[in-house]
Amino acid sequence: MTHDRAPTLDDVARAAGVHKATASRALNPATRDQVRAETARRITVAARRLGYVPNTIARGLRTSRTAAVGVLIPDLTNPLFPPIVRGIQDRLEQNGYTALLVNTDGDEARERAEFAALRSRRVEGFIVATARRRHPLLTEAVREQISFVTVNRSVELPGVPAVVGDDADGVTQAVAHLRSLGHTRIAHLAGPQDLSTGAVRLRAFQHAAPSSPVVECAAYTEAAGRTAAGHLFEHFADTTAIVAGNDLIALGALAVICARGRSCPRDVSVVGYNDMPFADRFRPPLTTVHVPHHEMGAQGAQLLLERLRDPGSPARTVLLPARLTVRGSTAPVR
Amino acid sequence: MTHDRAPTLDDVARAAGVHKATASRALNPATRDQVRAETARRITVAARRLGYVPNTIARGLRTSRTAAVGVLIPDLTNPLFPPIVRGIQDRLEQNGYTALLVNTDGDEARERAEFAALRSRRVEGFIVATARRRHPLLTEAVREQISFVTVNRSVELPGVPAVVGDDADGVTQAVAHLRSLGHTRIAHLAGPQDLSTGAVRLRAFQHAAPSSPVVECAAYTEAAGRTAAGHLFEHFADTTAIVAGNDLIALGALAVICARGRSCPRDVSVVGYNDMPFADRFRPPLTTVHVPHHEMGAQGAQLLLERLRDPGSPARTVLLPARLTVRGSTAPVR
DNA sequence: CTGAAAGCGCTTACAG
DNA sequence: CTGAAAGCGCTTACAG
Repeated sequence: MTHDRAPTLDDVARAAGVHKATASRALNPATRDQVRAETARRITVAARRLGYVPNTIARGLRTSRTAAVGVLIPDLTNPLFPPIVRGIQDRLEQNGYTALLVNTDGDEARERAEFAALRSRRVEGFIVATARRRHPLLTEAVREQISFVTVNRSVELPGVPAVVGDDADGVTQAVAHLRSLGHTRIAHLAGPQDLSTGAVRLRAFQHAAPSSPVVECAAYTEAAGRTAAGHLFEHFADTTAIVAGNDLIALGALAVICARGRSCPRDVSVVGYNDMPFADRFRPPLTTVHVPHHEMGAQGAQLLLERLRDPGSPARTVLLPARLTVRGSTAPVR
Repeated sequence: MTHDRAPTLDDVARAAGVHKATASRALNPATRDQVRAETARRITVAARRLGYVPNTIARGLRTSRTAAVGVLIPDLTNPLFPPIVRGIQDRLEQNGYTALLVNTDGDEARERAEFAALRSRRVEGFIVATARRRHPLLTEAVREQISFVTVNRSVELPGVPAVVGDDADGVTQAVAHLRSLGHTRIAHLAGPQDLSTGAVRLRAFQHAAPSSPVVECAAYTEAAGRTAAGHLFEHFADTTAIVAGNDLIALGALAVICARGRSCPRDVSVVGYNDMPFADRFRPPLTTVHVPHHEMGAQGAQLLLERLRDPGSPARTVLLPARLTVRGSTAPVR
């Protein structure tokens, strides 16, 4: 990166008139007290003067501790993930760790390739936001004793730490809210059932509103929400309220309601899920279940860090509270 | 990460009955033809059987090529940056590189610390989305011949490659659009003037609408936009159109317009800048200048990659086209 | 308290 | 075409 080779520990040692082993000890806070204070000071000064930057790569090779973890997400441009990633980064950084972030776009082959690339960079563990309920790659990872935790979604595998939102409670709150507004014809636009969030939210909906219409969306996207909402209104035209699998699906539903010449919340109320950024600025402002995404990321990082420190510790699952946030997309039934 | 030590090149070599140097050559596509085809095959099979994953760290130490670059952004949860980062990641990945992403939160000390940490991880160069017009850290980086490019914003330093939007043209389009709607009392809520985007957009505005009101915002945030819009209406209550420094500032202006009992676009038209995700779903849907952020990131990565390949190549600046996107927040003057 | 030596897992000029 | 050796920049048990 620079023309004249970056200074090494040996350069510093020579400048301070000591052996590089001593320089190493002086510069590492954990071993600094093994060297005479005056010597240590001389070394520190020399290091600063030369602009010495320790080579983390070399240290990692020697100690096999890279202070890096891999983070798998579906797609950074999905508004759900930036706050989660930020939470991960913040907590990791507090502990001197770095995140290596990759997008899988929901593509299994791509995920495998990225996973291998991250392993070749010797990350110490993984934070996985791409978990599916059945997940061959993660099954193998467990078998190979690779440290990882999942966030937002969980995998149906014992012994995997996870941080998830209390989706069952969130959906229950959403249904109760709609009921309190007088709605009785409530439908669910369910998320993909191969994801834990999709399955848990659907089950909670069925429990809260037995024998109500359900249409499954192919993905957590606006387009999928639009398709599903189309089907819903074809078969259940008298629906007055929708619990959407997430905010993007809700956006799709909103578009369909509008396209059919009806209005939200006057004719149909809609509740989203996640409280994505700027959901309060939408037209109409979206009533939705808030999930603490930054906290989710931070706790996920915390769990992994604990795992790395003590691989034998029991796998914890952290359930984060969901909170219904009432805005303009829900109103009393007419 | 696993209990039984991960297999090394030496393990593979032994399994295949060759020297590790030969195994190295066989497994590296660039040197594979230096070894007899049959031998190479045997080695490949052994590698796969053992589940060998090359140690990028060790390779990096030996070759001093880490295939990693540092990416500096203000804050990942600012909706401007995910598409830029995604563009960077995508292009980098195509070239076998990885991005190490850090947030600075606009804090200079933090930026310095992160920069040093990234250097200690021996990134080969930097993609900087945090550039200020005067930027001591970047000035030093130039002096130390560190490879870097800026994206979105530029630094007033010669020889630094940059990818920026055509902000002057974007603002010119915005003003022309408002003029065509009959507006004559047009104001600018300018971005921070220590950033190139803030300065360029302001200059273009002053050129397009000489002696029109301008209020500078302290930051590219909704809160700053609210404050600035408050000042604007205090002094220029008859303003009928606003060109906002960016979409977040526009959102602040919208809130103030509403709070003053007036309505957008009926009483005041507002044009944003950036076309942030979901700007079309806002109330009202935001007329704004679209900037190709994914492309911006991709080109930034491309520029850096070229720089790394040929450090002597001249510093290019790429100007990406801006395109006014008319939606619901602008209307004919009453 | 400090030094000398070994070694982390690779790659690559140098021999043969 | 393959092997033996050196070395990338560190850390750390082992001596002294």
